[in-house]
Amino acid sequence: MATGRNHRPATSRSRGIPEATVARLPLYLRALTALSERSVPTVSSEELASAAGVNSAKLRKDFSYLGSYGTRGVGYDVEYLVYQISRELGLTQDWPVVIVGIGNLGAALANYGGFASRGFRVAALIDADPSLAGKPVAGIPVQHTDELEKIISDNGVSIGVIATPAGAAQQVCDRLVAAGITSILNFAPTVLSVPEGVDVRKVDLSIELQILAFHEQRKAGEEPTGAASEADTAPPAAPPAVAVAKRPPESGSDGDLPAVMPA
Amino acid sequence: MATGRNHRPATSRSRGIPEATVARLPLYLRALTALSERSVPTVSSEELASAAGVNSAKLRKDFSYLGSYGTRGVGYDVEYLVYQISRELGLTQDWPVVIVGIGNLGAALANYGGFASRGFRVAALIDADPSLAGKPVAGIPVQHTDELEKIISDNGVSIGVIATPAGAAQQVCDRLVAAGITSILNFAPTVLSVPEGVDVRKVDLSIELQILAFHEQRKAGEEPTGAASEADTAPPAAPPAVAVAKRPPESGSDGDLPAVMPA
DNA sequence: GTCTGTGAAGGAGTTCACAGCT
DNA sequence: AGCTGTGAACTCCTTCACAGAC
Repeated sequence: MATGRNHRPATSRSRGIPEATVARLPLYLRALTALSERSVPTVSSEELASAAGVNSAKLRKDFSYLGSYGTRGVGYDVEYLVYQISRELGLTQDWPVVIVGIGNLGAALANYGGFASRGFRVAALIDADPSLAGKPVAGIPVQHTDELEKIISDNGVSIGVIATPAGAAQQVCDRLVAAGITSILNFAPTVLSVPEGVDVRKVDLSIELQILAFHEQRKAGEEPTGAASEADTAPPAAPPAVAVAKRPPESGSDGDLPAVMPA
Repeated sequence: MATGRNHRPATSRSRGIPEATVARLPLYLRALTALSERSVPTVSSEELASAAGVNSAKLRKDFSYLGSYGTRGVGYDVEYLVYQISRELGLTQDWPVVIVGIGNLGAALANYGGFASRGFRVAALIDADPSLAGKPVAGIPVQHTDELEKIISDNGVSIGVIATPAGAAQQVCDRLVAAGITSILNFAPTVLSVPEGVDVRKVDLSIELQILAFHEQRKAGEEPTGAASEADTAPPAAPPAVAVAKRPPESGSDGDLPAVMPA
């Protein structure tokens, strides 16, 4: 999963919904929406689970945290569940969102159909490049960073998306938070530090690939050759302390940006 | 985290590295690379942990799975750790990657600097739109979907990135798998079904926002007003079975695409 | 004295398996 | 008979706290 976690330690006594369950609700919602469009009236936990890519026990347990909206011997009413999950996720209200950093990625996000169809509305696009100002992207004119605070308070925005290069992210984050934003979706490959009470979720494209590479590597070393590479079994058990790096230290600047700032 | 999990049930007896640890290795690697560029020779678990956004106990435990490369009383040698983690993740080798679907998102991915700086190399960009064929994106000419199988086998590609609209994703996935791809990073909002042995990781933009909205909603209903909205406390405890949806069923097609296919 | 490495305790999430309702 | 709802077992992950190496 492409996700950085960052949330209250779940210590609060609240008899709330487990994080893992919350993270799956959007999956269920998507599957249910598809069923709804096909006018399917009810689903069993088995059917819905397979459409959402989970197993049915998990799904039933998840729904039990929401209050158990099914009927034994029958299944779940599709429309009713769509409503309940939407409400639980807060999607029955309108969430204005600002996107900061309108490079390729920012533009992709602005064009993303999945936002509008849920409760999200792109309230503004913001970029530091003055030459972008006024240009429409996905039908919305880009505004300059100078306007950031005004845009946020005028529109009552509480969710911000950061799609800037890594170097600008913390600074943008600070301004968003100061302006009143309390939830941030961060696409820049940086760890953002935020005050208590602000939620950050992270999507990091290269991390996901690295995780895939890890598993891919394992596959390669499994069946085919008996000749395991030196890396496969146990690491050089001796803790070498002052050891030297065996590899050219990957010099050259990292250039670790998500998409591009307009050149 | 924006991540769909999908991996072998971890039942295999292997004394392997826990998934949760693998998912953090890229974070450590990023922080270490930054230290390396500043020529910092060693770090303590505390310092590195805070740079990576985790706590130090977790970090030490994680490293203990790799074989404990630190020195008590001192810390970790930065260069050496960079090497060990890179090796563990399989980044000391070259991973050719194809990106299918060159809309805004595909273009953003092609331009993404974080790939090249790790072991990844964009071997080809593929799109179904003939009018895109030959046009360079991020310096790489887009090729037509017809070439997909040939590209993959010619370049020995084992990792594919799907950035097409949802409707095309499963079909593209099937072709990728048939052509020999064994790891897929999926940006399309669909559950892909793949045969045993193929890894899929999912990044879903709208899911992340929905999770934020959930928490945002909670915040709103916490301190400020004592007047809790009807949604806040317990759900309508009665399991209404045949209940009617209380909300207009969000009609209108979902339009659930990630970025755009070239119009 | 400092900081790592790691057993042991604790907590979160998943799966099992069956009781209970329709 | 069929399918949900859920305690209980189990597995995975995190945190604690301190022994051990420098």
